[in-house]
Amino acid sequence: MDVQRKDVHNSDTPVLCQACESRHRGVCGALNGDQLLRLSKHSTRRTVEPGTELVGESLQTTSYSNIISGVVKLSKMMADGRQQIVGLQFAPDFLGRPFRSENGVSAEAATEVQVCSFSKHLIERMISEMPELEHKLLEQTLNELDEARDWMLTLGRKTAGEKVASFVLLIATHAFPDNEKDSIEFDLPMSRVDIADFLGLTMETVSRQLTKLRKDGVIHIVNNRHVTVPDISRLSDRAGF
Amino acid sequence: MDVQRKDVHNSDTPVLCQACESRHRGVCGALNGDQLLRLSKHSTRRTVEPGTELVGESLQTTSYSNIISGVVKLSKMMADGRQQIVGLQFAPDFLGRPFRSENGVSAEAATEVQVCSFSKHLIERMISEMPELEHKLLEQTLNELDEARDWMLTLGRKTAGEKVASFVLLIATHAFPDNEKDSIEFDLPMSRVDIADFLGLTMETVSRQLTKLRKDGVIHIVNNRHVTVPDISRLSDRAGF
DNA sequence: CGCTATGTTGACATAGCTCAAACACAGTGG
DNA sequence: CCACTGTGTTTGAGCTATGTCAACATAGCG
Repeated sequence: MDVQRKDVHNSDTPVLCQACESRHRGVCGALNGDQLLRLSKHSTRRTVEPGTELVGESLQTTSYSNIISGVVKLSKMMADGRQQIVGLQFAPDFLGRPFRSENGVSAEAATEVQVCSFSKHLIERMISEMPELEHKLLEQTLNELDEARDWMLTLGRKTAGEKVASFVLLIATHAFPDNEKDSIEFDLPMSRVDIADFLGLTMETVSRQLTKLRKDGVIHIVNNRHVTVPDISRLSDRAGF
Repeated sequence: MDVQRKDVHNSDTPVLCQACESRHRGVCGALNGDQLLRLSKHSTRRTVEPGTELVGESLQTTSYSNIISGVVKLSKMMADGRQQIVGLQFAPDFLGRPFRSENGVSAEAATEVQVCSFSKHLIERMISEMPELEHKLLEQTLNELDEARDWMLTLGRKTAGEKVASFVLLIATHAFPDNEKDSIEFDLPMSRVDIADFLGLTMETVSRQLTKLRKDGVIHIVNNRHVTVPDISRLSDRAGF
C-alpha cells in the first residue's frame, strides 16, 4: 500500500494524487484537497498484468477503482461460453457499478493496468455528501451510454470490414484523443480473439479483414499488435462514416 | 396545454402530477410538492401518434420529457440508410440527453405516447440545485447502460432465433414487470421492420423466427401484433439463458 | 368490398463461420 | 547456437445462417 503524506498546509494535494490524470479529468476532479486526502487515505494503487480479473460478473465487489493507465475490457458471457466485450475503459475512467452489488459485467485488464482502488462504502458516502462527485459520475455514465449505443450500431448493422475498421479507429482516437496529423501509430491493446469478441465476429474474420485493410494500404501492420495508419480519413471511410 | 392548479396548501401535489407514474417511480420522485409545482408550471403534457419524432438525431433540443405512457424507440442511422434501434424507453423513463445539445440518437414514438415535457434550462437549473434529482437521473442512466450492454450481447453473439426470443421476452417482462404467472399476453409495440432494426436482422428473418416460435408452441400469434406466451420459462430458454 | 399496409413464404445468393493446416515468433533447454 | 515447444496469427476450402429479391397472403381502413 502506498504511503500518504501531506504538506504543511492541510489542504494540499496528496502525493499519491499529484501526478494522477483522474485528479483533473476523472471523477476526482470534483474533489478539493481535503476531500482528496480523505479518499487517498483509504486508497491503494496497484499495477496488474494483462488478463487479471478486476471485477467478476456476478461477484460482489467491495471496492471501486479509477483507471490510471492501461485498457480494461468489460465483458459478458453466455452459459455456453459465447462471449461479448461490451465496452473498453481507458484512463481516467471510473470502474465499478455504483448502487448495486452485482455489476453484470466482468472487468479484465486488457493491457498492463494501473488502478487506484477505494472502498465502496467510503465512495458511496462521499457521493451522497458531495453533489459534484455524483455529477462527474453522471457525466461519465452518460458518455459510456453514448459509446455503448454507438457500438450497438456497429454490432447490429455494420459489415465485418466496417466493424474492424471501426475498431482500429476507436483505438486510434482513444490513444490520441486530440490528434492533429493525418498519420498515426499505436499498439492494439488486445488479441485477435478479444477483438472478435468485441466486434461479434470470429478471430479468423478479424484477421482476414485486417489483412484486407493492410493490402489496401489503409493500415500497416508492423508487429501483429503494432499498427500505423497513414491517413485517418481513409480509415474513417472504411468504418462506414 | 394543461391547466395547473394548486390546493389550499401551497405545497400539495399539482393536479397534473397526481396520477402520474413519474411522480413516484420516475425522476419526479425526487421532488417535493413545491418543487413539483414549480416544474409543472412549465410543463406541457401531450399525446402523440406512433411514428412522431420526439427528438432528432443531431437536432438541437430545448426540452426534456418524461414518458407517461407508451413506448419510445431510440435509433441511429448510417449515411446509407441502415438503421439500428439502440434502446426502447417505457414509462416512467426520462427522455433526453442532459448536458449536451446534440443527443446522437433520434427518439420516435413506437406506440401512441404520452409525454410530459419541460424546458431544458429549467431542468438543468433544478438539477444543479437538487442533488436528489441528479441522483435519480444517475440511477436511470446506469440502468439504461446495463440494458444497453445486455443488448450488445444479444446483437453480437446470439443467433436469429435467440434474438427474436430475447425481444419477445423483453417486451413481455417490460409490459408486466412483476408477473407471477407462467402465462402472459400482450401486444408487441412495433412492426416487424422495427423489430428487425432492433435486433440487427432483416424483416424476413424476424418473421420466419416468429413463425418458428409459433410452430414450436412457444408463443401464439393472435393478430400480428398480439401475442400470448403460455410458458415464460420456455421462451426464456429460447432466448439463450 | 376493394385498396394499401404489413406480414409471410419461397428460392436462391453470399457474408461470415467452421474446421484444419501452415506459419511466425518468443521463450526454453540442451 | 540451434532444435523444440507453445501461443498467437494467417490462410484455405467448404458450409450454413442469414440476407436478397420476388411472389403471395392478410389485415386494416376508407
